[in-house]
Amino acid sequence: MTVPEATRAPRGRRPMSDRRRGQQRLEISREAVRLFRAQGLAATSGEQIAEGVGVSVRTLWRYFRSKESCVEPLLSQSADAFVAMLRRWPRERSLEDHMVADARVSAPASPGDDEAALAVIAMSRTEPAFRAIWLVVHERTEAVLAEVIADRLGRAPDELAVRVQAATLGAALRITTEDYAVALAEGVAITGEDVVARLTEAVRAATHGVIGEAVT
Amino acid sequence: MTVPEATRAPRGRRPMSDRRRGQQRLEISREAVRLFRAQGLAATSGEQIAEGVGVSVRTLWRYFRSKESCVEPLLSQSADAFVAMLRRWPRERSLEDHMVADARVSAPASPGDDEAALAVIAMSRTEPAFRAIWLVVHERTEAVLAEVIADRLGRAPDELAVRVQAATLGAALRITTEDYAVALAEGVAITGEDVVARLTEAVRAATHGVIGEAVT
DNA sequence: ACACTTCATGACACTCGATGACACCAATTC
DNA sequence: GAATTGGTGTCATCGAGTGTCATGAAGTGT
Repeated sequence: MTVPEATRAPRGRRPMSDRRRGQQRLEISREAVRLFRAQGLAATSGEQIAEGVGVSVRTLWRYFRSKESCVEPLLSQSADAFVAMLRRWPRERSLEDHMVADARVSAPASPGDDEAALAVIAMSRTEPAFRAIWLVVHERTEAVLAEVIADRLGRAPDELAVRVQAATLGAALRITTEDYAVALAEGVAITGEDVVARLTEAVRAATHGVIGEAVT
Repeated sequence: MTVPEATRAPRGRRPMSDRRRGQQRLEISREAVRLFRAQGLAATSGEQIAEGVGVSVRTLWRYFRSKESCVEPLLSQSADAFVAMLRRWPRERSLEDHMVADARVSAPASPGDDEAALAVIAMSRTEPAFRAIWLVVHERTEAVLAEVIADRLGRAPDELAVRVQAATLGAALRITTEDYAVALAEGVAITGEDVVARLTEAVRAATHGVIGEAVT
């Protein structure tokens, strides 16, 4: 049993806030991806990344456990934005309508970041290390998909059927995203409407219309 | 136009057959996974793996480009066995019946290998490098799924609907496999019938009964 | 039987990603 | 200002992975 101590003010320098730390990681991530896109993964050294950001190499390794994982914050940021969009999906709307409507309201945090993330996804076709990170980041969103689906079907998120539906939907989203990334990398012009249309089609095909429509 | 040369017998020592090379890779894979399970990935060095197999470190790196990828042959072997089972699936049988019947006929190549593969899959929850390899191996089976489904539905394997069904079925299989792997890793006793039952349920949930039943 | 060719493996040196240990500086409390 | 705590830089070192050459095994031609 511990007596509720009067919380003394901490003595020394305060730890970096998670927010600040995340910003720092994101900044490193931007520089790393810039170099990876320009020179490729193998040709980019940790030293270059550190120098580009303006920190020592040792500090770089304190923020990231490997140079490949430097791409993670950028990928996560885009994935989180997508997930947040899904969380705002009202039951009475179809996915297509919601995505179109939502795109008008929510502005992207940093316009170049999404493009950079997609470039990494395109590179992940030939870079196994990138592929590992992308797949893991994407997989984290599957839990959210399960929540969204559970809500729309009126069932529990941990039910096998719901999880399978989430995995299915996730696969459709992943394939669509990768197609988009590749098209972008190859210079094919694609509009926002195209993406929404392809996404809708994939979701419908994957779930037989169980997910994606408005819940009546 | 090339004149059909008399195919002279090749001069020196013949290259190692793919079969032999595959055997060698599999042997290394077994030893690597044994060490990974015992000590973890980080604590296992390439030198240890090489020594355990009885080859030089240099040779190890000729067979595998990274120590993580040493697990690939074991995973592939299990995946291939599963795919082969699916290929033997007669149209007039349900998946459940076929799996039960097939388990009696076909004996596993190496009994410990499947268990080792499942252990790697369980470890892939916390080891991103393993996760990427497992997902890639699994993804390769999706093409076969498409063929099997196309046959049962009487459609072409490259039709969008068939491919999406294959992806869906693949997601169901993956989740079931991972659940099984985790249960095994945690020491929960699971019978073959349990696995078949869960698999059947997952397939039914994923495909809404379109796949899995006997074709009438 | 002997020379010649080709491939697999081992041995050595080397690069570079990554970590541990320690010192230094900045921020904050008493 | 002294004491304390956290972030960062420097140096030494480990270990993964590669380039290169020497050696031996396995084959062919004469």
